[in-house]
Parts: sequence; C-alpha cells; structure tokens
Amino acid sequence: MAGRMDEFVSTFTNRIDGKGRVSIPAPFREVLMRDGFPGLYCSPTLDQKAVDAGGNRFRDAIRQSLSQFDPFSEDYELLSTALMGESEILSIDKDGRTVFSDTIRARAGLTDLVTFVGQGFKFQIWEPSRFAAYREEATSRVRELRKRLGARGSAGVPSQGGGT
Amino acid sequence: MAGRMDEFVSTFTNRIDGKGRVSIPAPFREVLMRDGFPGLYCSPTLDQKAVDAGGNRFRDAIRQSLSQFDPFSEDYELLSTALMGESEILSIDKDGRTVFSDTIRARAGLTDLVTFVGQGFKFQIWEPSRFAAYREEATSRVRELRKRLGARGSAGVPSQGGGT
DNA sequence: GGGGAATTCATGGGCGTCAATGGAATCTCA
DNA sequence: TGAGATTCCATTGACGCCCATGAATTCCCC
Repeated sequence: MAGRMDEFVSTFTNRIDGKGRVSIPAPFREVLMRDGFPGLYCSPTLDQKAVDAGGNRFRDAIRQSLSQFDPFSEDYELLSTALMGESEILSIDKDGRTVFSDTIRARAGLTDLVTFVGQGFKFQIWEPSRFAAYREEATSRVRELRKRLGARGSAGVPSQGGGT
Repeated sequence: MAGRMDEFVSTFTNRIDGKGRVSIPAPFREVLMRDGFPGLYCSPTLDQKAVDAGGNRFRDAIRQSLSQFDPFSEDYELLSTALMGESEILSIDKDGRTVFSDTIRARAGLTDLVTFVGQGFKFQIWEPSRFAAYREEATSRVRELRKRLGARGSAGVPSQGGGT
C-alpha cells in the first residue's frame, strides 16, 4: 500500500495484548506523523458504539465547532462536556502502539481485537464483529439509496461492490 | 499520555485523602504549568452544582465576559459578585496536589472522590455520580442538537461539517 | 527468474520511571 | 502548645522504553 497519504484509508484489525497494547496500523501512524499531533486524539462516536480518533486535523474540527459558542453559555458547557470531557489523548509508544483506556474499551465494547476504519481526516475504532454488522447495514442502505437515486437517473452514488 | 497540550481534555477521577488532599491530574497540571498561573483559579459553575477551574486563560475569560456589561449595571453587579466574589485561588503543592476549601467541597457536594472534567480553556470539578448524570444529559442534548442542526460528519461535530 | 537477505510490522516480555496515594515529619499561627 | 497546614518520603501500580521473535514482503544479486 503506497504511503504518502494524508488521509486515513482502509480497514485493519489488530490484537490487544495482555498488557492492553495495540499496534496502530502503520499507514495510520504515517498519517498521524504527518499531521504532527503527538499522540492520538480520541472522541466517542455519538451515534454508534465506537470511538473516533485522529490527530490535529480531527481535534481542530472539534475545537472549531466549539469556538462558535460563548464560553459561558449553556451550550458551551454541554458541548465541551460531551466533546472535550469525553475525549482522551492517548500516547503512542516508540513501537507504534497505544493502550486504550477502560472508558474507550467499554465504549466500543472491545475485548481482544480492534478494527481500525479509515475515514479520511479521522478513523474509527470498533469491535470487529460489531463493525461487520454495521458495515452490512451501511452497505445495504447505500444499495437502496443508489436504487432510489438511480431511478431518477442521478450520478451521485458511484457503484462498487461490498468491501473487504 | 502525550503532553504538549494547551487545553484541558478528558476526564479523571481522583481520591481525596484523609487530610483533604487531591492530586490534580498530571495532564491538567501540565496545562496549568504552561499557562503560567501560580495555582488554581476556581469559580463556581453558574448553573450546575460544580466548580470551574483553570489558570490565566480561564481568569481572563471571566474578566472578558464581564467586560461586556456596563460596570454600573445591575447585571454587572450580579455577575461580578457571582463570578469574582465567589472565586478562590488554591495552591498546588510540590506533589501536584491541592486542598479544596469547605466552600468548594460544599458547592460541588464532594465527599471522597473528585472528577475533573476537561473543557478546553477550563475544567470542572464534580462529585463523580453527580457528573455521571450530567454527562448523560449533556450527551443526549448534544446528540439532539446535532440532529437539529442536521450536521453531517460523524465526528459528532455539530455544524460546520468538520470534514475534509 | 529465483532464492536468499534485508525490511517492515505486528506482537510478547522484562524492566525502569512516573503518577497517585498514604503516612510521617516539620512548620505556623493563634 | 496544639490543630491545621505544608513539605518530605515510601509504596504500589500503571505506563513508557527497549529488546526479541516471527511472519510476510521487498529488494537484490547471481
């Protein structure tokens, strides 16, 4: 897989060892390195049992959305609690591994395997079987969406088979 | 945990010992150190049973928000009384611990555990179970807010499509 | 073109360091 | 002088760092 990428692409599944360590997929490490964030910024995926992660670019997106609120407004309180309070900054060791906190493990329902799903400026962390189910659903929904759009002759949704 | 951060992020819960001492989470100490404030600036959270805390940046934000009011207005009186009058500056010992005043303990309803919630330029001090409830509420309200704004971006970022 | 060497990565284990916590010792002010 | 507070140590458990293994891939040279 060619490097030189500044976005998280593709899906990888790695093992959590006895000490709780997981290797972050090398291509993702490359992106993070390039991004410059000294670690891994993690934030819960609001409507899925998963966790979003990334570097500066991801973090800035969150901060930016907060910045439009008055620092002492109730909205800021709520958002900063939900977004920053629930976020975590994980460190990445010299071997490219990290240790997920209990909170993150619980949130994503992780046991001994983790699936990393590239999503451009961020990636997601899933429990493998849960992700498989989600992907199934997503795929069928896209299929259905295409059918709807196709009926109107739209070129909006590109065709392509299921996936990995 | 990767340092080099200039904002309070994530949530930590520490124990108050028999003498009233609590360790301030190391990452937060790091931020305070960087901020330069010699201690911990504490001010009551206006609409919650909790306490806001931070360094220079936090204190400046309070002043800034006060400055938007006419210094002789009743609003100014009320706010400055609530924000500045009720503020306290706590010291941090060599081991990174502080001792909360009775006022603060009462205001947040603290007993033997404290939860520190990062919120960017400040963090909040909560009694753990009380925070758990608030977090629930915050999360669901953000979810609904996000739905209302119809924002895309599974980053959980409302508006501004935190995308590429 | 093929076989082997060198690389890249994921993974495991041992160990030193640091943070959180508890307790003792010292200090201070009424 | 005594209660509360501040500084100094000690313990323990978590985390970061280094090295080893092994599999899969790439590179290179004959």
